[in-house]
Amino acid sequence: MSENVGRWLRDEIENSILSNEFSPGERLDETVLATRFGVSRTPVREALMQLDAIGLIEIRPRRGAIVIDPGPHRVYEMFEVMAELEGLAGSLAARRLDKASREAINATHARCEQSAAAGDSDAYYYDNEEFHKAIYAAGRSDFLEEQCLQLHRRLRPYRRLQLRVRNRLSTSFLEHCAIVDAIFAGDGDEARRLLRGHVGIQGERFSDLVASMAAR
Amino acid sequence: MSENVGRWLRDEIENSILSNEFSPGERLDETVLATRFGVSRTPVREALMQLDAIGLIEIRPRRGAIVIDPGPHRVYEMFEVMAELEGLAGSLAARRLDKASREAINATHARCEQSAAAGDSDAYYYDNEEFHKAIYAAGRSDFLEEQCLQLHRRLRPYRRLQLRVRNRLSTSFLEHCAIVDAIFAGDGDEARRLLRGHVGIQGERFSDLVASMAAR
DNA sequence: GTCAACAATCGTGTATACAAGAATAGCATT
DNA sequence: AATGCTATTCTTGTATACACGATTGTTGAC
Repeated sequence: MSENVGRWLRDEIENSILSNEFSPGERLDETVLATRFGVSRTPVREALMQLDAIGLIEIRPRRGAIVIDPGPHRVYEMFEVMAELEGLAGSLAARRLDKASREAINATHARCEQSAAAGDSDAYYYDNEEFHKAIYAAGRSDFLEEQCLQLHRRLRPYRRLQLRVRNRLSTSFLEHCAIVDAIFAGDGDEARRLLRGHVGIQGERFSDLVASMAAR
Repeated sequence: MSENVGRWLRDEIENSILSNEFSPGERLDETVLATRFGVSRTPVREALMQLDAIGLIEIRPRRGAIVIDPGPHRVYEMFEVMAELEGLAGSLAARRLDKASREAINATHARCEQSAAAGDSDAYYYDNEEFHKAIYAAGRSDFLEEQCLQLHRRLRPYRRLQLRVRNRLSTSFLEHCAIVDAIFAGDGDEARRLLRGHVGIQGERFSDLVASMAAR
């Protein structure tokens, strides 16, 4: 448990939303949550205010909080922004790469290779996350890294769904290879271009997303 | 006043921070704020939680809330991300431009021209804001628009300082012209490139920023 | 005179109480 | 039977009370 109940509840409820335990559109009753977690309504309300500020739920005055349903189109838009931010991170990483970042990227990249070779989609899911985080960090921009991490977190469930698509695993890893090459070569523009393509959802990948979202 | 005191307080305190009424590093005492606004501590706390989630203040458990001091380097990073997001908005606008957006951009652009010609830096400050907002809207991506507006809001005070720099007004307007041309010509890549340059803080503009921040 | 330990005070964190608006169900009227 | 009005209930919004940790000031020892 975190140092105060409010933050703990925020993380707890956030995870419940991201793991689809609370479905989009569902109403979050303060009293129910309070008894469920064995606390009073006060910290529950504080957690909800924060989630509202982040954009995970919507608090309609006097009418309670509901989990926001992004819908395929908005998720697409979020991936579009994510692609742009990751592209920037990649281009910065290419320019500013130092030894530690280079090793971190190499290490996570190697782990991705293993998971991809093994066809282990769950393992790849985690390793892929670490790989991308290594690139955020290599960009050496604290603000950008924070923005990337936050958006990455919100997109986590959809990312997971995407990996289930046929061949996506090996395709993804091949793209990683090219990205690593560009960054290590110091080619910021190429790294940016490749990352935009890697993260964004173009063409048939959008219908894959819609299908997987509908399947839940 | 908004529909509930918490939101009203959030906006009120947010404005006070952005207008530098509460200086960076300053401690925000819940009781003081409560008496100052004539309410109890409960809505004050809720407002503070939201501001913490947005990133304007930091709440250290059991040790109160302080206004975050971005510092020149972090402000630079924020402009860097802003430039990237605006670049995306511009490229989308170039591709998706419709009649209404075109007219909105033209109208705000014309107002910028007048303020720039008059050398009225305060008027230009407002018109410039509307111009950029018109581009966000023209991109037709709700999520991107929200992100742009949020970051734009946080950077507002620094943007204002920047306009005070010699010749910045006319330079800025000339850049606007090129941006409008690129968007109207449907050249997304060029619009992106120009907006990145227009918004980002390269070269001597960084030292201008540092100087103006120190001058406060 | 400086530093450390202890006590008092102050401020935050949580719970509970109360007020007020929104949803709902029941009754009456058409 | 359907619709509209009213009363009740339920939930949110705000205030207040209480508990606990942090900060600070004072006193004593070296």
